[in-house]
Order: sequence, then C-alpha cells, then structure tokens
Amino acid sequence: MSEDNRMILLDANSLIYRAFYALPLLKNSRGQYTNAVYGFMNMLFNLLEKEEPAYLLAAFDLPAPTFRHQVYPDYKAHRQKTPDELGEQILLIKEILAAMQIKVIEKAGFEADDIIGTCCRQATAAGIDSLIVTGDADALQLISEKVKVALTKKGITNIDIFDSARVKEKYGLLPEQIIDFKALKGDSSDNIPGVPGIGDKTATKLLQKFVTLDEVLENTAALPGKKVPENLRLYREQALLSRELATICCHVPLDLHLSDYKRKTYDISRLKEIFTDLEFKRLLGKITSKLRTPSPTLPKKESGLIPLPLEGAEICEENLLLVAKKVATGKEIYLFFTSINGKELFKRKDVPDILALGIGEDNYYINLAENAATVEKLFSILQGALENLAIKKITSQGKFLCHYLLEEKGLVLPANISFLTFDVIIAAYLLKPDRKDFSLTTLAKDFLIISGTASEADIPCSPIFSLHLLRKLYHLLDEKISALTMEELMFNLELPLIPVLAAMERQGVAVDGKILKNMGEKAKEQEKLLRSEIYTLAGEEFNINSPKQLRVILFEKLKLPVIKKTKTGASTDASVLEELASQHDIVAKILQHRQLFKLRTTYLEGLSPLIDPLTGKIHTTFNQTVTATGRLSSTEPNLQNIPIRQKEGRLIRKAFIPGKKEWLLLAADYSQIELRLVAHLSEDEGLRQAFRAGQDIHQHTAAEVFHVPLDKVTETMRSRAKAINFGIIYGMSDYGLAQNLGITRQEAAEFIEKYFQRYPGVKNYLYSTIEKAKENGFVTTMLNRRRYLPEINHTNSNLRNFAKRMAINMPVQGTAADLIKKAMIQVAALLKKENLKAKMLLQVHDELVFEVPHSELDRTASLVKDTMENVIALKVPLIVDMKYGYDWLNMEIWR
DNA sequence: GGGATCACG
DNA sequence: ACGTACGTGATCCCG
Repeated sequence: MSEDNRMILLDANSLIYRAFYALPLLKNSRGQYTNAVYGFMNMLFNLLEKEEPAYLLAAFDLPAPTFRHQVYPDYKAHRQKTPDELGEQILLIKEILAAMQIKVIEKAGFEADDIIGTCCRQATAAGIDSLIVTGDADALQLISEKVKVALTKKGITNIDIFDSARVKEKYGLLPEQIIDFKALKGDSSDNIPGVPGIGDKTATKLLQKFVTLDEVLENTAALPGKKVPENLRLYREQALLSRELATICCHVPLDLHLSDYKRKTYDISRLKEIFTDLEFKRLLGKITSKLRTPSPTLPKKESGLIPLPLEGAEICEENLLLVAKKVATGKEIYLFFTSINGKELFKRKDVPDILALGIGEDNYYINLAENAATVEKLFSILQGALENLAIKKITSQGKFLCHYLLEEKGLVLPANISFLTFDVIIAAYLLKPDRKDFSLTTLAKDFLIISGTASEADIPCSPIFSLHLLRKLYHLLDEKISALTMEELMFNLELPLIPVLAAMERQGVAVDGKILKNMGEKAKEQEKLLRSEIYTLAGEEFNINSPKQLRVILFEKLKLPVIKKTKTGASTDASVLEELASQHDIVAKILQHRQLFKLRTTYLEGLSPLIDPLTGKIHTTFNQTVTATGRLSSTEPNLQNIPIRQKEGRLIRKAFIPGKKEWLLLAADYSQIELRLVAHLSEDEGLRQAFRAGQDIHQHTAAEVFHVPLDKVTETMRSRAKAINFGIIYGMSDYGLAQNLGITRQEAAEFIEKYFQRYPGVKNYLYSTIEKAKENGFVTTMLNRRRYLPEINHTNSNLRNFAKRMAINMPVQGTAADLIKKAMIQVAALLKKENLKAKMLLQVHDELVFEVPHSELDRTASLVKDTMENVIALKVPLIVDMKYGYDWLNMEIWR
C-alpha cells in the first residue's frame, strides 16, 4: 500500500463506548471525567503513528431514530441512555477532533456504520485502501480486497486486523456472509431478533452448507432435526427483517468527496490548551515533540515582527553625554531592570544587576555593579527625566522601580501622581487577570511574533532584547487597553496605585517581637500538655499534624464515624472535628492543638524573622497582579490574614503597634461594602431602603425571610440571615447554605426561595449577570475591570457551575476592590496635600490601616472617612467605621 | 510539588 | 445525576 492511498475510518461512538467501559472513571483535578477521551485519543495517536493514513474521518451516531427504526420500531430498544459522564466526553472528543482538523461526519437517520460503509465505497471506487476501526463486529461485512477492519480487543489500544482470511479463520465464513449470520442468530445488543433457537454454532453450520440466508430458507426441508427447520419456517419473515436491520447501508446521501477526508495540520495551540486542561501529560508531550506541524495560530498573533539580532550600547563615560542629551530631548524612555541569575525583580529588597534603558528607538544598558561613578551620573540624568512629565516612562514592575530608585538611589519621585506612563505587567494583568506568569518572555510568547527564532522556546533574554519586547508590548497592550475601554482603570487606578503601594511597603508596620516571642513560648507549653493528653487518649504516640496518621487514630482505632471525605480519604478538618467532639474527649484536644500550632508556626514564630531588626518593622509585599477579581494580595508575610475572629488568635494583634511613640493606629473599614454593592447593582428596592434607613442588614434580612417584625428577630434568625447574605455574594447553592448552617438542604432551599421572594431585584440581577456572562464570555466591575469565564458555557456542569458562581462574585468583590484602590490613591494624595504626618500602612480588602500622631488623629480620621465614603456615589450610602488605639487589638470607636 | 488545613476579607 | 459558596497565602506532611 502506498502512503497516499490509505484511509482510516473511525466508528467513533463504538470506540468511545469501548474506551469508557474499559478504563476506570478517571477525572482531572477539576472534576471533568476524562477516561473515554484519554482512551480514545491514545488509541488514535497510536494508530496514526503506525498507519500514517492520507485520509481520515470519524463517523458518529446521532441520537435521532434511523431508517432501521422505521422498519422495526424496537431496533436497539434495550439500549440505555448514554451516561452523563460519557456524554460530556463525547462533546470534548469532538472538540479535539476539530482541533486536529479531522473530518467528523454524522447524519440524521443513519448510524456511524452506514456512513463508514458509504465512505468505504467511495474510497474503493477511487482505488484507495480503507481501514475501518471499530469495536463492533458488524463492520466485518464491509471487508473486501480494498477494505480491512480493525476490531478492538479487550480494552481499546489493542486491535485485531481482519481481512477475508482472518474472518474465515475466526468465524468460518466469508465477510459477505456476516449479514446473514447475524440475521439468523440475532443480536441482543441491537435488539435484532434473528431466529429463535439458532445461535452462533447453528448459524455458522447452516451458512457453511447453504452459503446464503435465502438458500437456507429455501432448503429447510433438507435439514435434520425438528426444532431448527420448524423455527426457520415459522420465523422466516423475522429472519428477513433481521437481515435488513443488520445490513449496513452504503448509500448514505453525504455530498462529500475524498478531498474532504484528506488529513490536515493540527491546531497545535488549541490542542495544547485542551490537553493541558485535561491533564494529559503524555499526549501533550506527543503533540509538542513529534507532531510539530506548522502551527496555524502563530500568524494570528498581533503586532509586528521583531528583527534579530538587535543593536545596543553599554553606557560608559564616553557616551554618557550623548545619553543625557537623548534623554532630555526624548519623548519616551523605557526602563527595565534585570538580574544576572534571571530571577524576577518585584520585592522591595530585590537586587538588580543591569538597567536596560531605551530612549526612543535607541538601546542602552549598564551594569549597575561596575563603574559606580558612571551609574551615579546616569541616575541623576534619570532624575531629571522622572520629574519631566512630558517624557513618557514605560516599564515593567513599576513598583520595584519605585523602591529601587527611592531607596537605593535616593531619587525624588513626583509625589502621588503616576510618574509612570505604562507598566506592561499591569496592562497584561488587566487584559488577562487569570494568568499566573507575567515575565517579559512569557508575555512576548503570548502577544508577539518573533522572527528569526526557531521556536517560541528560544526567545533570548538579553537586556537589549528585553527592551525590544518592552517597546513592542507597550504599543500592543496600550492599544488593547483602549480597545476594551480600560483606560480609566489602567491610567487613573492601577498605575497611580503603584507608588502608593510602594510607599506602604516601604513604610512597614511596627511589630513588637517580644510579645510574639512570649506568646509563642506559652503556646508551645500548652501544646506540649495537650500533646501528652492526646497520646494518652489515643493509647500511642503519633504525629497530630499528619492528617494521614490522625485518620488512622480517629477512624480506625477509635472507630469514630467518617463525616466527610477528601480526595485522599476521610477528612479531619475543623467542621468534622466539631461534629465529633461530643463522641470522644480526644477530639476537642486535637482541635485545640491544631489552633495553637497554627498560631505559633504561622504567626508567632512565622512573623518574627520578618521583623527588620534595625527598625522593628515588617514590610509586606502587596501584589497587584495576582487575583482574578482585582483585589490585592499580600505576601512575605501575608498581613491580610492576621487572626481576629477567635479570641485566642486575636491577641496576636497586640503585637502590631505604631512605628513611633505617642502615635496611634487608625483603622477604617467599609461597612458591608459588598452587600451595599449588591443593593446598588441590583437596584432592589427592599435592600436599598434597608441600607438607606441605616438598618442592621442581617436583622432586616432575617425579618423578611422569617416573616417576623424587626424586634422579634432572634440571634439564630439573624445569624442564618447573615449566612444567606454572604451566600448571595458567593453564588450559593442550597447545598452550600445547608452545609454552612448545619440544616437540611430542603430548609436551605426554602430560605433561598423566601429571600428571592423578598428581594426580587436581587434575583433578577443575579440571573441577568449570568446571562450576560454567557453571552460575552466575561463579567465586569463598575470600573470596567474584566474577568473572562471561558467555562460559563462548558458542557461539564461542574465547571459551568463554578463559572456561574465566579460570574456572580466577581463584579461584587471586584468593584469593592476598585473602590478601595481609588480611595487609597485619593487618601494618599490628600494626606500629602494637607501636610498630615499619618502614613497608610496596610490594606485588608475593605479596611485601611494607618499610623497617626496623637495630635492629628481627628483631622486624619475625618479626612480618611470622608474620602472613603465619597469615593463614588451609589444608590445606597457607603459607610466607613473608624477605630483607633495603641495597638491593633484594643481599638476604640472614633466618635 | 500537591494536598490538607486554616488564617483573613 | 452530579457536586457545590467567592477570593487569597503559609504551613505542614508526604511521595
């Protein structure tokens, strides 16, 4: 067989069913079932590697009735409905086939078999050899000189290739006798009746003797025995009908030509995307290594080509004057720091090795560790450029730039205005807030085409090349930001926030290490005591912090009931232990031990090494490009999760103090900002009026949902209403609410129903938010921040529901994030303008923490409160609660 | 390096 | 019939 003369025809449904039942019900980490997809793809890739066909097609069944149902309504009557776990995988396989550009054929009224028969006939007529791949032996009837059939053996990857000889060997019949064979013996899986009393053996014997069914029926008189000839006469019509049903139709009206089945190149990037999502590591390897065909997606990328090699000069005494002149007269400069070891520079104390400086189209770089004199002169040149707002400053990692210029170089930055024109990392984040990696090379791979590089992997990383990337990315991303009308968000929110965050990080928050140390030692002693009590109760020693070992003790040794399961076994989390506490004394002690251990390791001991020994302060890093919703995050350490909810943990806040004696901490937090935003966004009358009237919102909700007057709301009712209110923001389900409240699902469903009855505007809003998300593929905040939700229309209901909840939550959480960021920028500017000494230290999502001199408390507090409350005009009032104190634990309400 | 757990909003 | 509240980060365990 010549290579150009082979066609492979896949009986897709049959193969997928085989794969599904042959493999355990695998899932990826997101809960998408993958076993059938995996089995099918594995088989397919093996086959393609071995056979290398020039033509390829996949035939599918449709659920609709076929012509066979018309002649015999009971055809395939016993078939069960496709299980959902399989149905969703069939859709996925179709997506993959589309990415592989493999022709998929389905036709109402016909089965995959018929399509295959028809295409085989076409191929044979054109002199092309066909190989049918299927799990169904019916196809054997199609075998000819030009047609072979690959039948899957147990499992799916092993196949048995049948030609005439092999059929003879296995069945003792010719391929064309297979139809009559089935007509006689019947087929229970297709509900083809056949002739009663005739099975494999008799059917074979009869056909060997008489060759065809017609001849068998003609010659019943000549047959020995009683039952067989009698049944053949009695069920003659049934046998003929069975033959009709078993015959594959080779004349399906398809209007397709051979060229339609010709193999094409794969859409590699799409395939990668799908396989990555499904976590098919081996297959991913296959498509990226062996099957690297020219990717059709590459040319789709935007922006121009980047020429290689690139030119650039090292800055030295000789060209310094020239550089100074260019900077002074330039329209835009590009600033990019790199480190020799290739590490990302984003923390305040990171150390850069090289500064790459682009002036217009010219490239320069300087090694910061060599030639200190030149470096110093260069930075004084840059000082001038920074102050000159007519010169655009384009960078990546603008916050690091702020830190470095201010702390290491002592430059003076224009106060509280965005002296930065553009930060490509921030822009890329706004365009794709889900992405995790914002390195320049990664952005380049995603957004740019680079000519002269063999593959995406070989993007060089020299400072000069980085400058080129920065330049290209700036122009491209700037356009994209405008195209999505995110200019306001980019230029008036995220960019001006950069120096504000830098200042907060630099300021740091003072922490009393002695307090932490004392508490840590006490915690250790208590743990020791608890530990020995736990060992006694358990009757042995084990690692209490190992969920695995704890499981053995609780559920095997002590035979406590399993309440909840995780991926790896029985869960031992706090909710489970609380439920088990009444059954064994050990449980409460484990809970207590956990709590102490957590507090000690994460906070009491975890924070200490991060206190600067010289200043007694902790300097966190606020990450501006981490969350999918627009919030900040805080790392090394995370100062946004310092304990407060429980009294034991809360005491840690005693250690957080003002940086100067006689100063105070001032905390300002938005009251119920997310629910107020729900009220505003939904325009629900009831919710709006409750906020306008200044009511306790949970109490109000309780009165509505439980249908009692405000003054008859009990504590239980209020706390339940609170959970419902939270649930609204999270896109709750009845199950989730039930879990949270420890009530039945039915009760939870009733509460939700009641809630929506009382707040119909909210119900409407939630619904239309999801509808918009489905239509657009993304949701937005009030300041037009976006989050894409590609899975909002996914076939997997699990993924789809996740996306729905994200769709509900993001506009609320994200708008709150937008607003507090806006307030931070304004507050920082006003403190400066009013010459107040107060410093902003922390942001905890809906709260800002300042340190302030005693004497300026009132002025500062009223400025902060006023600014925060008026950051935007909503249809409900925004309220900020103010507290102050000598530490972060004991705070008094301001006014 | 991923899972379990738990700290926060 | 399924699995389930949104968004984070740090720590420990374990393969």
